Amino acid sequence: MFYLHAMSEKVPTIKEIARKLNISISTVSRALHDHPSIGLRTKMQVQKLAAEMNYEPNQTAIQFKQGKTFTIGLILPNLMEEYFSLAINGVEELAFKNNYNVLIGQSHDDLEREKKIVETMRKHRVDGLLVSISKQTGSIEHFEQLDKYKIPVVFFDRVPNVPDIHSVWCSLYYSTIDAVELLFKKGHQRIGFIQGPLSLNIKNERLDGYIEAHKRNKITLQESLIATTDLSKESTTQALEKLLSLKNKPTAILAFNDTVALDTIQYAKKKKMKINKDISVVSYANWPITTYLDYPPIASVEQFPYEQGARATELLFKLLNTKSDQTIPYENVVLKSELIIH
Amino acid sequence: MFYLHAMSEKVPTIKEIARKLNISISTVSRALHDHPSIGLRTKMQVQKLAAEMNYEPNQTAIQFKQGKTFTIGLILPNLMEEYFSLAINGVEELAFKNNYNVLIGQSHDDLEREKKIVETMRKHRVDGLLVSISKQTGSIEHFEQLDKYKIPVVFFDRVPNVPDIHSVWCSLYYSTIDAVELLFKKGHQRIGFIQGPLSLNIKNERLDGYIEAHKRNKITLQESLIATTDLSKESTTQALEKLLSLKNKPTAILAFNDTVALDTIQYAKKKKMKINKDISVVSYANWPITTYLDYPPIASVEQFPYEQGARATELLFKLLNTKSDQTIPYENVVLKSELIIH
DNA sequence: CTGTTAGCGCATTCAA
DNA sequence: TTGAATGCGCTAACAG
Repeated sequence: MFYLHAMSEKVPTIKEIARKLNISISTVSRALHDHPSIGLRTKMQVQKLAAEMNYEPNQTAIQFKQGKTFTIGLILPNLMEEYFSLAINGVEELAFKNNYNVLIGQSHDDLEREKKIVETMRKHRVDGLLVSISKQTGSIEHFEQLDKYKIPVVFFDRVPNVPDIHSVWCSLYYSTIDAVELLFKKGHQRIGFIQGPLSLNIKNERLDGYIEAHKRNKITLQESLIATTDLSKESTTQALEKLLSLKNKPTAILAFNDTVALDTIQYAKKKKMKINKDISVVSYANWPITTYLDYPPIASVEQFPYEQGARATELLFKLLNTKSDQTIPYENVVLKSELIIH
Repeated sequence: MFYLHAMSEKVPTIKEIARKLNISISTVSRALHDHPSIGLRTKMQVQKLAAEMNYEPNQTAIQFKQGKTFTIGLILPNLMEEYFSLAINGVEELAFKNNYNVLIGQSHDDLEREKKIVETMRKHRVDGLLVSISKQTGSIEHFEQLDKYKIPVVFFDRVPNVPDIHSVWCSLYYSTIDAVELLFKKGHQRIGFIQGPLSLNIKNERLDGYIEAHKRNKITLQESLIATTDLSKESTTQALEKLLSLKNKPTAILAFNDTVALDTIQYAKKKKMKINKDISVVSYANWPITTYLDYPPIASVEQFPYEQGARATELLFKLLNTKSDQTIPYENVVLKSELIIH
């Protein structure tokens, strides 16, 4: 049961402490901060009383005074994908340890919304920003603008393909090669590739790896084996229909992510195809849930979202702790993905 | 490419505007706020210059001055469950519209962590708090404490079972009755119930509904048909083993949630049981993903997490907009769940 | 309609 | 080692 606002005493300030002790507020302030030039006696006295009064510094005052909010903004496409939830965990964990708060915003893959979130966060004077950009994000002007306000930005996971930014991402190139080669080794010659929406600014490492694997294995790559989905079920179905109507049907599919993989598998089953016999699927992990399926993808590329979030936060803190007169070289951390065979 | 901090001019303040226009800062302040007693001419002048200078009020100053942060804290068990992500969307949407920010914290179902998050948020002077409590949360002292700081709290979804709180939750009672009766109608006589961890403070409406359905249909309830899981796969498996080793095995299972349902189905399949023949499963929705399964639960109880989040936020704003001298009656919004038959 | 002033809580510079 | 004084940017009470 709550106290009904009855005994709502005023929140204590250093001023009160000073008055009660008949000393100056600056002395109190110093005592509370273990300032070197302070008498041990006074210090103890102050700290004791402060504790008794349940004194707590007013963060908003400190924020105002210091021009820092001890808050970082985290902008993500969405929270629905377990993938991003894991990334948040990485961010939150580190922020928590450093006594920072995390302000969260979802762009829902909408550029206008992303811009608005950036504005809101800037106005809220976040100390720094972590961003995984929306699919629609072509230019990054709305982020560059933050430089004027000395708000550092670290991009992670979905990183814009432009120079001179700080970023943390997970390279999919080599794992994609591994994935495609795994399929080759299993005897597949025609591997369909369902790629995701083509954003202007995100590297298409899946495609690059797909191409390279063909090159390395001296297998002619047929453009007709590449289809595109906007990630909706309908679009994925269409892409798949296109691939399966080819004279030389693919016997395996490299799917953009687990969502696409599941839609693929579902569709294939509806068409009475035998999974892992008529068609095999390899994918990029965003759903740990695939273990519950009867026919999960035979392998997937793990992208370590938690790790990415943590590393990005680390980098951001590094930037935050850099004196503003120092020049900071742009740092781009590249993690390596791993092919997990199920 | 970023501007390399070169042209970092100072962020403009009303003071600058006042100086440039040779008027007082209060006039500027009023002009910017469309204060009634202000000359149209001056107002236009000020607003024009402010726009030119890209003036933006310093939020931290306003927060400090007003004693408000325009931020609400959102404490959840975790973000991993799609269920909670949906709830967040409901919160974020409304907060966004009201120009509020959302500070997020995950308790990971750990009481100590929940307490620490409450502290952090209090120190950060959030204006209000939305909470879905952890499984370990027995007493709510750490929330009651916030009353001293005039920080209103609205509990939602996982609501503590105590009087005199504001809350929004979704009643599972009637849908549970519906679910069990659906199974009865399909000819099942023995329905196992795998309940979740028994928290001291959360109502066990599933159990109540389960019992009531039996009563209404004059079917003797056997206690042996009730098992408990801590939600881990091992624990669910144990619970299921217990139920399936009964002389009178259940032919259907009411599972605590989709996770439990999936583990149940997986285990049953491993034991060569035919899903929907030897055993049927009904569950509480937390994973929209079940549509990808070959044998999803035959029905599930929808709890409208988005709606809950939105309503809780609405209620919180109502509290925030209440003058502190008014007494606020405790409000408990109860939504109704719905049985979705697949 | 506009200007002057005070003050929110704190850190910090300057004096003592 | 301590105190007095200043100011961060803004709002609002008060005075003209």
